Amino acid sequence: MEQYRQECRNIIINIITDMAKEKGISEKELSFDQLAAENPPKPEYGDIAFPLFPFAKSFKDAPPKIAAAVAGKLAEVKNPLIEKAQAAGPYINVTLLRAAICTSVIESVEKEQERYGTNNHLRGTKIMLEFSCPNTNKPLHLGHLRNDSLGESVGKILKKSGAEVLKVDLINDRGIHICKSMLAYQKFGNNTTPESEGMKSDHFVGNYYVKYAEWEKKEPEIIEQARKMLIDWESGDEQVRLLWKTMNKWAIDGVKQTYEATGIEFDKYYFESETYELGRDEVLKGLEKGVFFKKDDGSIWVDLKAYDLDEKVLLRSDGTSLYLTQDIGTAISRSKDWPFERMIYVVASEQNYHFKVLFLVLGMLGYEWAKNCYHLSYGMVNLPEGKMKSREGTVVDADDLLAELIDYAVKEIESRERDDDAQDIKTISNAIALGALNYYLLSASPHKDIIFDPEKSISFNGDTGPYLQYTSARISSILRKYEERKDQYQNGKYDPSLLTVQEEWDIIKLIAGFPDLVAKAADEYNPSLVTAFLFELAKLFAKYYHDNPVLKNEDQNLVMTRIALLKAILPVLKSGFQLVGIPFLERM
RNA sequence: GCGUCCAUAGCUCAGCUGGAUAGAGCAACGGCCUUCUAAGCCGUAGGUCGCACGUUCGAGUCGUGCUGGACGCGCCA
Repeated sequence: MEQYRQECRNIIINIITDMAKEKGISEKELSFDQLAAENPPKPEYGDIAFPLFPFAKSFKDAPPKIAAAVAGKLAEVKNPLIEKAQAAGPYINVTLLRAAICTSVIESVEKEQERYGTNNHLRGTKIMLEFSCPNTNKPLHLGHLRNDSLGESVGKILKKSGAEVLKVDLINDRGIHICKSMLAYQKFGNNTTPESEGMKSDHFVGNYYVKYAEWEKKEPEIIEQARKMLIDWESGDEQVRLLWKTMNKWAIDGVKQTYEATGIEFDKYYFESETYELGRDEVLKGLEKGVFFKKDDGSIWVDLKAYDLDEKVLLRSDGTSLYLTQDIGTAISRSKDWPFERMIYVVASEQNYHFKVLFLVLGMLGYEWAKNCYHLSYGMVNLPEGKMKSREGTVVDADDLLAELIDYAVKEIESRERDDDAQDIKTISNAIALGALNYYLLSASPHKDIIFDPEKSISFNGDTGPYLQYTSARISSILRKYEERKDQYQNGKYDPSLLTVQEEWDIIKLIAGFPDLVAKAADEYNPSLVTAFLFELAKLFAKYYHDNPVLKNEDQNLVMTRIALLKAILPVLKSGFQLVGIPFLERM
């Protein structure tokens, strides 16, 4: 679509330039950079609108008069794109010639199929993308689901825009919080295992973290035991390491099961237990170079007052690492492993300050690429009752939520009594649950806080993933019926001049803009542009096919033409679905 | 106290580089299944775009101030 806009815009620029010459106005006075190509508010106005306010000054004339003059000249221009151009007040509205554009759009989708939307916006750019980053002391919760959903989707959008993407996860497998669940297991575990208890392994570990919290409430002094365990861990105590390995494996295995269930994949895993020492070395090097400074108690600090921030500790007085220390190490080892042109961290907004500091520190250590690091900050996920609080047990567990969604989908399917169409209830309800979840989590702008209402997310009416799946299943159904009765239409021929319904044209224009939209979503790291696009396309189609039969037409040419349109819509939906994690369903 | 972000219909959210009467979905009310899946379609109602100034021919959109909210400012992660 953008190409058509640009072409029309150039024609108008030429006309205005000529008009200015006649009036002896110099070209410098014309503010073409302000000439916008917009969408008219109503379809009857045409397809592209140009407000002419910016030229009022140089022409010393009213915008409506200028518009009328330009429209007059535009009418004389012969262009295969333009059907007509009219002045409406201060605007020039251009109506495009439909048939050629329809054919061109339909042909490019036919050629590219589900690859449609692929663009060269970021061609060849190496982008490392970090997301999820679970702790190994408890299972994933709703907050992780937003993170995972966003990371996975942004990765796909970047790839579709030509980038080379490496998705990495950082397993937070080290620290005092890990020792807490280990301690509780030592005390209460009785050598049970996830297998012996028949429990998903990360939930099993999580239970001991909860048990620890209860325990500490009664006996606050046990925190000392946890601290000692961390020291033992750092010094490599065999027993502690063994228990750590065992429980880590349980936690990670369980998390990976959730990844698989939700369609999350990584190219590479990093473990904090393997990178935190490198961070410490880097900080010490920085100290030698005089970038950082040491306080009397031996702790090492960075002074960020020059950047309007405060001082920040990088290494404890006892020499042990902090969160920031490990992130420094991780970042550096990554740039060595896979030299990237961009590094994106998908992490909640509560860590905005952390990343500001991290990038500054990396820059101070002399790493040029620090300026190419970006914190994709996303808002908190709250519940209708308020904030999720682990202490109050209001944290929504990821696996539980998914199970709840699937359960609801099963009930919905059964209540419809359409088991002929929806044979495999399990697969379909799984797909619906995932579609509902991903669509809900991605349809808000990333940086905004969202309220996750479990009740609403599993409602399948309106602006939801299941609605999109339903619409695409309907298209599939029509195409299936067409294939079955193909013989009846063998005399029909595709004829773009038959695409006269407004919705048909709106659909074509929408589809034409999809590659640009994907590129923009890649620029903004914003999947909600894609979800909004999909909803608009699905809604347009739903309205269209409700009023306009595809197969039930006397005119076989019309049937063939509309089938061609449907064959262009479906791959675009599928393509968009892939980008935002909505499973496509042939039937539902 | 300081910093970052947010504020649009009863609720959840869109609103592209400022441009023609501010848009969806849900909830409410009223229609539409002998017709390609009613998880659908159509219609009605609902808004001083938090408040006040300012910039501009033009502000939901940009700037300043204020109010309200979220998050952060740990030798936690």
